[in-house]
Amino acid sequence: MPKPEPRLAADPIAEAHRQWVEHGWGDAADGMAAITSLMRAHQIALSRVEAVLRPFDVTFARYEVLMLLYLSKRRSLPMRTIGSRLQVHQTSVTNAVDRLEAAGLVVRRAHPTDRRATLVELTRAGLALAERATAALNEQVFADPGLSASSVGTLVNVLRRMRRDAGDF
Amino acid sequence: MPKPEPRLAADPIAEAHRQWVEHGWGDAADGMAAITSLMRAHQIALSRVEAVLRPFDVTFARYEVLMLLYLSKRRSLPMRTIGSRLQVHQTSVTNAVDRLEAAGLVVRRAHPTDRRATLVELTRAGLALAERATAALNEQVFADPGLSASSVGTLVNVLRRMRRDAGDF
DNA sequence: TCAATATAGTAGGACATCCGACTATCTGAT
DNA sequence: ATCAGATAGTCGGATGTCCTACTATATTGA
Repeated sequence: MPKPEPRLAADPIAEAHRQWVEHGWGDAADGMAAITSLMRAHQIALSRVEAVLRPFDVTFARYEVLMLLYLSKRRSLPMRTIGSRLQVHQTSVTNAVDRLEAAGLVVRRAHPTDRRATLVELTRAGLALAERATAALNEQVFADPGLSASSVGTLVNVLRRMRRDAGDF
Repeated sequence: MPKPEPRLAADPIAEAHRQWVEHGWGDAADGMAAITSLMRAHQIALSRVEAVLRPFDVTFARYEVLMLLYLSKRRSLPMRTIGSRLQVHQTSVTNAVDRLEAAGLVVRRAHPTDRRATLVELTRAGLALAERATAALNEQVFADPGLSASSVGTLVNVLRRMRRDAGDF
């Protein structure tokens, strides 16, 4: 006799929402579900992206740095600018650039006019890797992000306001 | 004369989308924007949540474990179940429970019938903290998650399908 | 009954993120 | 011109997540 298919539990977030209401927290239940959904969706998306990037020996954090440089006019930016654009702490930039530099994908250069600052410049290898990794990501994740085309648009619109309210732009 | 307000840059994700199209990656631009928006929105939400939880000396990861126990019938669950419900790796559960136990919020107990398994049980202190932290989160974050009520619903619906496709339920 | 396989947890390591502290350098106000 | 305050980066530490072992215990099938 075949083992009975393991019955998948109900949507855990819907379940949590129900419990929130039961506990008298109904006015916060929707918000809890929204935030929790965001956390889980992020985890899913990050996992897919990291899987595609793994063969290139870069993480998404480092890929983002590479692309920021790739898309910049001079293929070079100050550390500080990288942190601001990516909305991460300076020390995270230091960490990412350390690893990218060790892999030969970027180099640190002196800033011509501000001796406090450090410019990060994409190397030829970094440029090549940025292009190949982007091709892979575009094909394997971004072209089909796991949402319908209309949902993609809706999601971006909803989150744009959240980002604006948080001061991103 | 007041220092001129620092001109906020344009939406960085819209900017990235434009560059994607320029580089001939138009078919992946929307997906890139969606995934990137998700990453940033997660960062914003997590930051707000952690700020509220900090006074309670728990992180969101540990709070989730506490609430899972709090909402369970016996206020106790096997480690493995916690990992499955929260969709995180076993070792992450070990880590969170280690810290919760050190703080006196949970205790590990022997499983009555399976000697491989360990039950995690909420202590009285853990229960009290779960309630106080939830009250704070409900009031300060979930009741006003930074989105309109309709956006909240839309977001949850869009992400539900993404989670279902990923095999969450 | 017993060996092969599966499952529960833990240990150690790699990464990423944030925070606070510290150095070097730049800017602006007196 | 100087000195106080702001800014750029780095360092060390705490935390979370995942991965790969490795141990102990259950389950299953011959």
